[in-house]
Amino acid sequence: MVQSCRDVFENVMELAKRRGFIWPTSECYGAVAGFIDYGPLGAMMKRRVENVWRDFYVIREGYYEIECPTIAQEAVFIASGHVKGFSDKMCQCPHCKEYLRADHVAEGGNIPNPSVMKNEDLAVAITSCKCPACDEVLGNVEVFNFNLMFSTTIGPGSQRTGYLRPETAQGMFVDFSRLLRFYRDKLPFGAVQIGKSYRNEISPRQGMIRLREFTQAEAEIFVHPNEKNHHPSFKRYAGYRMPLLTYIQQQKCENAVEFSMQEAVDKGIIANEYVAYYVALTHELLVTIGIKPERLRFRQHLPDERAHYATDCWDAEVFSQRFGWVETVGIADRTDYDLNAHAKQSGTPMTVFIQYEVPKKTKRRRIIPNMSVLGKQYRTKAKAIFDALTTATPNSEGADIEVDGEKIHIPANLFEVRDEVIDIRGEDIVPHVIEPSYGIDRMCYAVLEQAYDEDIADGEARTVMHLSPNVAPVQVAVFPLMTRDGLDTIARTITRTFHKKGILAEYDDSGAIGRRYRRQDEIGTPFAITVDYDTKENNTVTLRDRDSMKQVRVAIANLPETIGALVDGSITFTSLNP
RNA sequence: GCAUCGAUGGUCUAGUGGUAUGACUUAGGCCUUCCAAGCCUAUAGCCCGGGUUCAAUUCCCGGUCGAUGCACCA
Repeated sequence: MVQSCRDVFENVMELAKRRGFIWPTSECYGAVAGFIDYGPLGAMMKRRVENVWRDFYVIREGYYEIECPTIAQEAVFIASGHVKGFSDKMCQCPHCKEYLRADHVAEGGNIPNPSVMKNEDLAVAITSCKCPACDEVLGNVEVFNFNLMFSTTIGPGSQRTGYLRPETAQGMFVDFSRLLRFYRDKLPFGAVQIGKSYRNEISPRQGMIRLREFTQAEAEIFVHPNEKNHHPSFKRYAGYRMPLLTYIQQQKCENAVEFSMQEAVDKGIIANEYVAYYVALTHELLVTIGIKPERLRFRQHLPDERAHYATDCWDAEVFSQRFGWVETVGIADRTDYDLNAHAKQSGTPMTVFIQYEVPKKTKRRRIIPNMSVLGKQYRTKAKAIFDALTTATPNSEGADIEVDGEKIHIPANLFEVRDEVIDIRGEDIVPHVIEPSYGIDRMCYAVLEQAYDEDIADGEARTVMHLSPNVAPVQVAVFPLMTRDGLDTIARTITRTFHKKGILAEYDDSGAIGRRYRRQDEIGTPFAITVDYDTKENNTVTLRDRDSMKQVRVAIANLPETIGALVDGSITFTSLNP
């Protein structure tokens, strides 16, 4: 491997820009920080990454995809906590004009609990604090909330406040009742969503890593709280091993230790089977799209680092040569936080009725007042007396109750005490939610950075993207060795055959054959087919492997099947005996 | 958001108070029987706004974007 004196980030972003993977947005007007455009190859690659994700979550796990609006009404985010909790208390230093976190300033001035103070009180409290930037005493400042959500109005006349969603997750929560019906009232079930989310970052940096508009792929898996240690398919990953960096190791500054998922759950390192299952699934998914296992680790959130809703959270972090360990996937146990919050805010119960295997017999005492007598006797008080009686503890004489501070004796003949045994057939429970949340853009960046390589081919430097065939934008290139003697016609026919099979093949007859190979190497096309003079003799072509640059002859008739199998990974190039 | 530095064809770059160098790429042609060969031709550029000046890509100011540091990053 030849190391350039330039940073991999610069090399890969230059290539991405030049070849149409990633562009600065609306460049003709000047780009805007925090937004990017995916060019033709980038959009195709991103779609393929999303489709690998769908293979895992939708097809294999059976969690159907839904699609909700990117704008939602204010109530949704009041319930989710984002209106209140997704903002920072800020102020501006009147001397140096620096924007400061007001609560941080207060902490520096030893003011207790600044985060729970009202803005006005906090403003008063920090008047005597010094600006950490210019060291002047702040004096009178205004404390305001900077909310990371983009806000807008719905309809004319600004009647309703709307927000661009800061995560796709809330869609699955607000649709909970519909989803529950769809899955025929049974736990566990899951729903997923791939889509745009928006956060008005104060200072987005680092290219594709921190965007103001980004694509998330999130799964919300609803599970019985007592069943979190019984994932139905846990066996699949029980023996799956990977390095885990627990919060305890982080506190001791120790390195990650390898565990199997079974061990991790047994030893209480990962909270439950569900979280462990998706930690392992995520590992497999990321490796499938081309992340090298040695540049992948799972890090547990520190207790004070977790979001307001999570009890346990593991981040899949991918190592970037430029940015270090980058959080790419978060797998959180959100408990019943979200469903409770939406149930409370909306007034719609978000529970599942769980039937007992055997109905529970329960003794119950019911007090049935004789209202035909009590009603006439107490008139307007009758309703309150009825309510009080049902919870009273009567004796043989009758019941003593209290209504509006007045003690009333109800004789025993005015009500009936009925002791009965009833069947309790089940209970309403609020499911817990396991949430794997993927940052698609970060995955795409990691894939690009790790694929980038410069090697030496036949004494010449070669730039090659070692993209995994399942995410490479163009799957196969087709070249005629010469643009004559009918070779080009054969090559075009082969290209069309691929297209009919849904394989993205690119025909190219421009320039020397070597140049054409290199062009495809640079955009990560894994395979190239060349039609040569032997083709006319025996109907075979050469199939060239991008990484090894080796070739093997394949019959034209077998091409779509062979390429299809190579792309989906069911065979390898080496198995063709090059 | 503050500070420092930067911005020249698609990419990388030279250079300048009088409209710009070279390479690669791309397109067309010649040649060529498997890894960026050669030859001819063509296309294409001084980030945006204001100021100073006869004249600004160049100097000054402001902005945008990018890199770095600080702050921020549920």
